[in-house]
Amino acid sequence: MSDERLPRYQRLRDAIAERIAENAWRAGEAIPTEAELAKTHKVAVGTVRKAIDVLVADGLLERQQGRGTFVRRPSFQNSLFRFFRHQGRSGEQQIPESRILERKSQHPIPGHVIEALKLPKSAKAIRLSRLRLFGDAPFLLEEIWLPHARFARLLNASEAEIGPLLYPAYERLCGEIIARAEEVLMVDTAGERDSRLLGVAEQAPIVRIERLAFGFDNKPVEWRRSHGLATTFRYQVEIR
Amino acid sequence: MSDERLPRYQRLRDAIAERIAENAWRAGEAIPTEAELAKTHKVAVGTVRKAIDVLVADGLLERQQGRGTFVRRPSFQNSLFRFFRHQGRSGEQQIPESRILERKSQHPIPGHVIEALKLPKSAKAIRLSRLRLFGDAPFLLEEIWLPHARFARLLNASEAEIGPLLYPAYERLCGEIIARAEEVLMVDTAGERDSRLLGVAEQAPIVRIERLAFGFDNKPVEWRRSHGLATTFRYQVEIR
DNA sequence: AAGTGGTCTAGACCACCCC
DNA sequence: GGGTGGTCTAGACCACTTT
Repeated sequence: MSDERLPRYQRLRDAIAERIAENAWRAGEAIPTEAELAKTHKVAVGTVRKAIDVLVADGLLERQQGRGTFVRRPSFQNSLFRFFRHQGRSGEQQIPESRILERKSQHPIPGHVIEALKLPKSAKAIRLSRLRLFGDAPFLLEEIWLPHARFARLLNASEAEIGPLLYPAYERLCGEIIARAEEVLMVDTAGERDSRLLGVAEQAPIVRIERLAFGFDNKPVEWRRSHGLATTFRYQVEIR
Repeated sequence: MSDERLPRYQRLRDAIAERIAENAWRAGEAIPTEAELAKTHKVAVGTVRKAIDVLVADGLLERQQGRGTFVRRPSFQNSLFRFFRHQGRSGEQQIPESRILERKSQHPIPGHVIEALKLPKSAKAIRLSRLRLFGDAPFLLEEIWLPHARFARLLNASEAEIGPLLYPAYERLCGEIIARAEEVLMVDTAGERDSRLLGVAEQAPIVRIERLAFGFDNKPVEWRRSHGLATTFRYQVEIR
């Protein structure tokens, strides 16, 4: 598959990345040891280390001395989930309740979704609409789009099967793992629907978050637009 | 100087970084060859390469096959500009104008700044206040705190010397390089000062961004609070 | 004690740059 | 052709985790 003229460690890096992309080595699990990889690929251990170095830098793998090298499970608890002030000032995070308002296959699909997910124009897509609450207090209204082909089983699952977090449900029900995401944040004003469901005045400031999530194969998998209560909004990132 | 128990490549990395910091090897110039460094430091070439690998990843050095390894000339575009996350409408990032409103040494320092920068209570700090504009349109008001000891030269430099971007100025004038940052975003309402300088109504929604920036030694170096115009605000992140 | 990744060595040959 | 960094090898020993 890989170009014969490339350095061995790059070909090995591609080979490992491919195994991860096709889910042969699953997130959270250890990949073969460096010695094994060296043997099966007929290279020196130093070359294996160099290949793994690159994948660690890219965030696909994680080393643990004495234990092994693991496929990194992107922790969205940490990064995507620290939005709101409700949860304690430091580490502890409670998962908010989730109420699915709509869930159906839809066609045609809005142009910006087709574009973001790189779908053919004729494709079908699933549209989810979801409200998230702490106790009785709604704080986030989400509109989620998924390619029908890969997520069909989501339409038949019960709301209990899906649970309060979607990404684990994608993995459990559809075998799709989210590896990374890009988000854009902006401030907007509440429309009629926002006002009604989030319980704020129309024209009140809200936060709009648009997210495009990717799989390990680097293809877009989910597009999401969330409207959040501005008053309790808090977003935390690390920049490198 | 360096801890005897640390791995050799780390001690070597520190030694090289020190030569650069004290300007013994100047920006744009080549450092000694890998073979020479191996000889003078009595280590194998592989160990030298590993030390240099780290410094290249950190952005202090740059390799050029067949020519040598060079001290990186501080580059506006790549290194520090990535922290600027507020995009113009178009999506491309142009450098906004910068107008420094205040610049002085201050004591005492607010508690949250002392805490964030981990300063002793008796320490002095520099406080900068800055307005950023596109053309004549202000969009961001910043309050910046720096440890006096390491940034004293910033007080005497002319505004032209500092230029439109602070992080390159830190590097140029004070030898301090910013490696990463943590940011927290929230929505707030404009106070009197925000209203006057940003040209919005009082109580209008604004975005508040608090940033703590770290050096390569992983110690906090700068604390910054920015107030941004909510209407044109856009914040883009990649999450892994 | 056995197995894993982390450090380090000493050498080989290759690809590229410059004289 | 001589010097530079880039790739690769084969082995040694260390630090850490698990059994």
